[in-house]
Amino acid sequence: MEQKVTLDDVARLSGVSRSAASRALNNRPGVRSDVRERVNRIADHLGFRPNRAAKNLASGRSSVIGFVIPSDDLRVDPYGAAMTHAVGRAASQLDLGMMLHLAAEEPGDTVNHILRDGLIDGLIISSVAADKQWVDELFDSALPTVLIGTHPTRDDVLSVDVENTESAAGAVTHLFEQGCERVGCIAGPLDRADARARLDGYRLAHERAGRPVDETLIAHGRFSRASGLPAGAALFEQGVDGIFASNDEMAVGAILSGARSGFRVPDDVLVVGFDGTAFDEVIEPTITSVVQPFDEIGRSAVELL
Amino acid sequence: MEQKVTLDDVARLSGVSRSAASRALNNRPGVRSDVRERVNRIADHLGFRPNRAAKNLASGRSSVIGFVIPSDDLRVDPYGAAMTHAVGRAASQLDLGMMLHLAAEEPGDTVNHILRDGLIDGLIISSVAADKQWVDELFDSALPTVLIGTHPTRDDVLSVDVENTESAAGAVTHLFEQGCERVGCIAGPLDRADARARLDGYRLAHERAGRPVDETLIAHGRFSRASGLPAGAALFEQGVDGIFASNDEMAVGAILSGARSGFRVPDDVLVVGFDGTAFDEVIEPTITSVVQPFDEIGRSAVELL
DNA sequence: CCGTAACATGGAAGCGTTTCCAGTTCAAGG
DNA sequence: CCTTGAACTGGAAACGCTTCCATGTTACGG
Repeated sequence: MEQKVTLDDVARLSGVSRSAASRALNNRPGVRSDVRERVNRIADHLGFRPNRAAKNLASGRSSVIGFVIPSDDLRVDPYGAAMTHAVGRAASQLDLGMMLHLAAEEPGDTVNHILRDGLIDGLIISSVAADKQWVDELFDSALPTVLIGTHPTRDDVLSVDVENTESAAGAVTHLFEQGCERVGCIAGPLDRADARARLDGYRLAHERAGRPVDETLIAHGRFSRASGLPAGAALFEQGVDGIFASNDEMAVGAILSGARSGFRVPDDVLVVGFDGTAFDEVIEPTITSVVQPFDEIGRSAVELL
Repeated sequence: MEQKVTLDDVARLSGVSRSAASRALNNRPGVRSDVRERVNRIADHLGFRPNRAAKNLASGRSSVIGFVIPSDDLRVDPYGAAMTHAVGRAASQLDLGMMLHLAAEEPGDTVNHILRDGLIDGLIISSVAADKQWVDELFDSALPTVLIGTHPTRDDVLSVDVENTESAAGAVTHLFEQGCERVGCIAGPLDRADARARLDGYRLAHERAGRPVDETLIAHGRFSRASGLPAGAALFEQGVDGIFASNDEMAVGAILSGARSGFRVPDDVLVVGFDGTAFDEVIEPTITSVVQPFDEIGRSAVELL
């Protein structure tokens, strides 16, 4: 009695045809309201679960979207987790399933293969070094696809993104306003558009404040917490009194590195990050952060499909 | 030419019947080898992608597994991300798809509903406060299900887990060996079996070392980084020279909190965590950590299905 | 050279839905 | 009381694949 309730059963017991039952259960017009109600009652009395596979096959739709994220982005950076979470939530609110695809480094074959097999109605690709070939292949496929982030070269793709440059500039300006004189920057990997944009923001803030950029105060990381340590150490050595990190994890890494030598945050050095993944709740200012509206981004992306 | 290649086309162009073509493509016996080869060649020359929905419907299998993780575990704790990542990877290595289900706080209806709809061959549930009702409902369903973590009450469920107590004890013992006299503990939420087990390990280590447990050195967190801050602050105030945190995030939080007042790690205080999520690469000892073999866990779980 | 078993083959029946289409019902207007 | 059309209804054809089964086919030993 658990598994084998088909639409036929429901229809028979309700004394109507399959077609009518189908219409009734899917809130489609063409059924008298008392019939509709009876069918529904019987259906969930029987514990009827429409078989997805059959539904997909017949209707051509699957109510499942795919979410692609580079393997490392999920493992190394809470940003990836937050984004995955947001998209998943958005999807389930719209009553959609979500298939998770980890994009490996290898060529597109795997990815491509997995993605196209028709189980999926649409695709969301998370911010990546989006010049990978497989990204373009996906965009050129028949699947509706939206990108979270910026595509470095194409502008014919649907995407949702945040204002990286302005936000970063704002963060750095904030440090100036707090009285920082020497503000260091931990940049992300410059093959990523968002990382570049945030570094631009750092420069922009200096320009606006009429201060020269001291290139020795720009350290480089890879958006991972670990990479924030040496970057932070380098900046502390340069004697900064403020640090703008291109993401929260590197900010954390920087502070962790400072903790080795006893730098006090925020007393000795002010640190701001980017993403808002440092803490899941409001914390006394240890790190300030530009927070990304993950939920909103996720929702927009899903709705765009 | 992109979407509409069906098995029929392949069969016709190969000059065989659908049945033969199907057998050929699925490496099933009953096809002469030259025929099999020809069919395969034609198939990928045509760019044939078998329609999953149809396949599912006809075969009753879907080659998709579900992964359930509490919403917050994914968002707040890299452990969740790491586990998701591991399971996803393991699945794709076995040529399986993975659907991600975020378990919300609300009652099982949503979850249950989503899970049962037949699109899934098996289910993996990640370590949770596993006494939730929906967990049991899932285990009692017809779906093969395995738990990552420990079920607090049942022992009739398939599960894969790590040795929490012993590992934690080892970590604390390590601190003793490094010369720590006052080792504090940041415990996780005690409604979770793993958190309890790790706290037990902390106690066990004291017992083995013949030292009394100072209950004032036990702080409580919720496995989140943010919750590690106040916990860490409390311990620093108590004057500890070693901290065992039940997971890496709280360890990070503790150090972050120490950085406010200039505590140096590891010079003033030694910190060990649990999970191995603090850094994605080897770092000079700032945090030591009991690392979980995520990949292995993921693989075992998937293979168990 | 025939009988027979082993294997290769194609036909056809599903799998559980949706959806098109023609037929039926029913109420209101003439 | 009959028309007319709107609203409902059930039959049946897809959807694209797997799989059972009854045929052909082949190759072997007798």
